[in-house]
Amino acid sequence: MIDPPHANAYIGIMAAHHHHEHAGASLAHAAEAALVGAGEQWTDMRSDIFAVLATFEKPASAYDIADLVSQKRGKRVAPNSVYRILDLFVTTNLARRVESANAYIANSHPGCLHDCIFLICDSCGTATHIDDDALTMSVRAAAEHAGFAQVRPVIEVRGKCADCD
Amino acid sequence: MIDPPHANAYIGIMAAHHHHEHAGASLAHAAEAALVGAGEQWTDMRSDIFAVLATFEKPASAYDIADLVSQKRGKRVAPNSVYRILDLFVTTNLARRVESANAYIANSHPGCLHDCIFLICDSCGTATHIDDDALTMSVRAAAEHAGFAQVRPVIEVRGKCADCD
DNA sequence: TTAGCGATGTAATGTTGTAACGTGCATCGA
DNA sequence: TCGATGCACGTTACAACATTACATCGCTAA
Repeated sequence: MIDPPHANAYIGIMAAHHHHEHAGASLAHAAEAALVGAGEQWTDMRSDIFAVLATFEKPASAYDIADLVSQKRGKRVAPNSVYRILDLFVTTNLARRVESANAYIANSHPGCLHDCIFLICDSCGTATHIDDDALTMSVRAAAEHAGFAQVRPVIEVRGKCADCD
Repeated sequence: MIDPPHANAYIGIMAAHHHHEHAGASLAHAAEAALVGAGEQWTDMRSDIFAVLATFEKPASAYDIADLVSQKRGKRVAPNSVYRILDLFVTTNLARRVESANAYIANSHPGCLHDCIFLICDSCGTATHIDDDALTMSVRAAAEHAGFAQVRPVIEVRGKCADCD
């Protein structure tokens, strides 16, 4: 049985945990540090793709990114290449895949490892995220209780954001 | 001939809530009742698609279903028709879409309205589900706290199931 | 009868994701 | 210096998933 630590869990959002929320150049720099720290290279291509990804407020598809990076470089970049690098970003925690949108979003605090909860607005498409470790740990616990191992929670909420409501 | 789907679905977490877990013909009848109760028709096509969907233990893609229904009817059924009916099933709670698998799964207790938590094994692909209303309500609460309305939680956990572990 | 409507069929197309294989380039030890 | 190795990235093709527009069929209410 699972004890119910999740009652009122949202009240505790971001209480115990201090983030460095990055933006712009600072975010790119943090991303570079994280990737290098993971033993990977920070190439021009990766830098461009991360930069483009980070400009989006909404989850961006690999094809969106491919188009913009192609413009930026004045040379076609195939979606394929973008996928490879996005996969790398996801495994190194520089970006997240938003499953319910088939799209990707930059992690605004790479280096911090969380199970994020994404809120995606069905009207305007913007995504925000919550980190609520009590809640995500409860989900992990429930899955492990059911015999699952190496769990990777996917917690997303579709709905209408405050602006579109 | 229909295998009992979800015969061993995990139902342990729910304490206050008693389910009727259906299987086989019983499930089909429950589905029919639910659809008719929603003011929709229970046609041969819908019946066939539901029957096929219910034979799967893993989330089934619209194309998987289209193939099997085509066989069963001896006539090609286009994916498009399958999507239409799956969408109907999802909106009437006869089936669920598994976002992280781009696939669908029959609801083994139509008529009961829940936010399901799906556990999907990355090795064998089987999906089980948990109903933990305390947990899903916490997720809803967190989203509403962030200003979201008309929320629809998507909670899925990828991992290795007990058999594949 | 016929106009309307809901369900399904048909065809085409759009979007997302992977596989297979090639090329260029940096590094490193012989 | 030379080849061997490994990695990043390019190119092509294709597989998988999803939607759009419009046609047809059968039922039923006017």
